[in-house]
Formats: sequence, structure tokens, C-alpha cells
Amino acid sequence: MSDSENKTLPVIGRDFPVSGILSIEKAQRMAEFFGVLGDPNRWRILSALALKEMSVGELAEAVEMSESAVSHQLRVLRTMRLVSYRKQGRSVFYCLKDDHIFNLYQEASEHLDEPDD
Amino acid sequence: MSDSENKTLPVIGRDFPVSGILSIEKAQRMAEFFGVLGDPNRWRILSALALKEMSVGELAEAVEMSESAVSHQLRVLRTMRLVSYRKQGRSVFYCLKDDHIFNLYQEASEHLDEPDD
DNA sequence: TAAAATTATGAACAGTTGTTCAAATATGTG
DNA sequence: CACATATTTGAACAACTGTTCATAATTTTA
Repeated sequence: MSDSENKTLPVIGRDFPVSGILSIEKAQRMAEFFGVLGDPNRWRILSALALKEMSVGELAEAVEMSESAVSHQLRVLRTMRLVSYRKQGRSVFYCLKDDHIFNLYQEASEHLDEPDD
Repeated sequence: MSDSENKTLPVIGRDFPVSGILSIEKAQRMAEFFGVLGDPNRWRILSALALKEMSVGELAEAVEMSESAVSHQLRVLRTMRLVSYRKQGRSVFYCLKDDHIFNLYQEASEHLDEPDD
């Protein structure tokens, strides 16, 4: 068999797609995580934080949302550990926690840019 | 300046995180795509299709959902081009369209498995 | 053609989500 | 302390989502 004909499935994580159908619990965790990325305003907040660390007020102005709405969304992003923050005086400065968001964006972009068959 | 202090942002896609805050339209497209991955039953369907091509009925039994619910969800997955299908007799066989779903799963898993700071 | 099998579709309904608004909390300043 | 500033929180409400149920559409078989 030639190498180019080796069509085995990619083996990547611990369980998907190897060990069978995802358990309800694991599927739930995945869905909760991706669900957080299922809101346009949260993407705008993340893309703003990719530019630089920002306070809640700055962020609200940057993405044209109310400070309350931004604060609510930041809590969601904190829960999924997508952002971290530091307090300084009266302000709270938020920034992206790690690079995973870039990779997810890239992967989704490539998928969305694929031509139809 | 030492290399370890070079904190330039990673440059990955065409616009994020480089050219500023995502437009409402781009953020919307991202959110729509990730929102599709924000449901546990859709993850179970995708993980089942990662094992092998399956008809709607097989799929329904595999993930323990009604055939109608599976059919509804398959339409959502088709809309986002995550699955493709072929008709054979009375049955319709679905399979994963490309590898992006594996990469997204892996990236999310790594994020979720990261220890808290 | 009639009946069975398979999938798709539409309406309806419960559950979830994201915003707004008002109020609370926390920190800095005069 | 009183006041202003910055952020968070909770309730309420409209909008959205995913399932169920009934029905339609399609294909095979008797």
C-alpha cells in the first residue's frame, strides 16, 4: 500500500474521533465552550482584546455596547477562561488568556472560506 | 531588546487579530458557525459520523435521538457544510465533509484541559 | 397501485440567551 | 465623610433554539 493511499482517520484527541460517540457529558462540555463563541458581540470583544489590553469602559466604547452588556459578556468569557483580568484603581483591565482563540478563528475561517462542492 | 521580551501578537488570519475589531458582519458569520457547534447533540452526531458514514436512522439509534430531531440537526450541519450526504434507495447516508471539525475539537480540548492559573 | 419504509418539513411549545434598566458594590478624590 | 467614577449584579423581557408531533414527500416492495 502506498503512503498516499493510507486513509486512516486522524488520531488527535483522547476520545474524538477514536473511541466512539462522545458521552453526553463530554458533548455538553464541548457545546458549552463553543456556545460561548456563538455570539457576535463576544467575537467583537475578543477581537478588540486581541489588539490590546482594555478596561471595561474602553471595551464598551470600542465595540459600541453598553458597559453593562460588556460586563455581562466578560463574565461569560471569564467562565470559559478565554480572558483574564487585573484590577488597577477603579478600573478592571481585561486581556486574552491564551492563543487558542486565534487558532479557533483561523480554523473556522479556513472552513468558511472553502469553496462549495 | 531580548528575544524573550518580544511580545508581538501572532499574525494568523486576514483580519483577526490584525486589522482591528471584527466587523459586525464577520463577527456574525463567526458566531453563526460556532453556534452550530454549541449544541451537545450536534457534537454527538458529528462524533458518530467520525466513526463511519451513517444513514439518518442509524444515526438516530446511535445517538439516541428521534429521527426527526436528527434530520432537523443534519440540516443545520449541512447548512454550515460540516456534513455531506449521498442518497441510496430510501436511505440518505451522511458523513463528515472535511477535517476541520477534528482540529476544532482538538483545539477546544486543549483549552478545556489547561490547568487553572 | 397500495402499503411500508425512510427522510424531510412546518407549526407549536418549552427552555435558553442577551440585552436593558435599576440598583449595588468598590475604589479614588476633595 | 460625601461624591464621583468604574464595574458588577439581578430581574425582567423579547428574541432565539431545539424538540416533539403530525404530516408530506420519496422510494422500494408486494
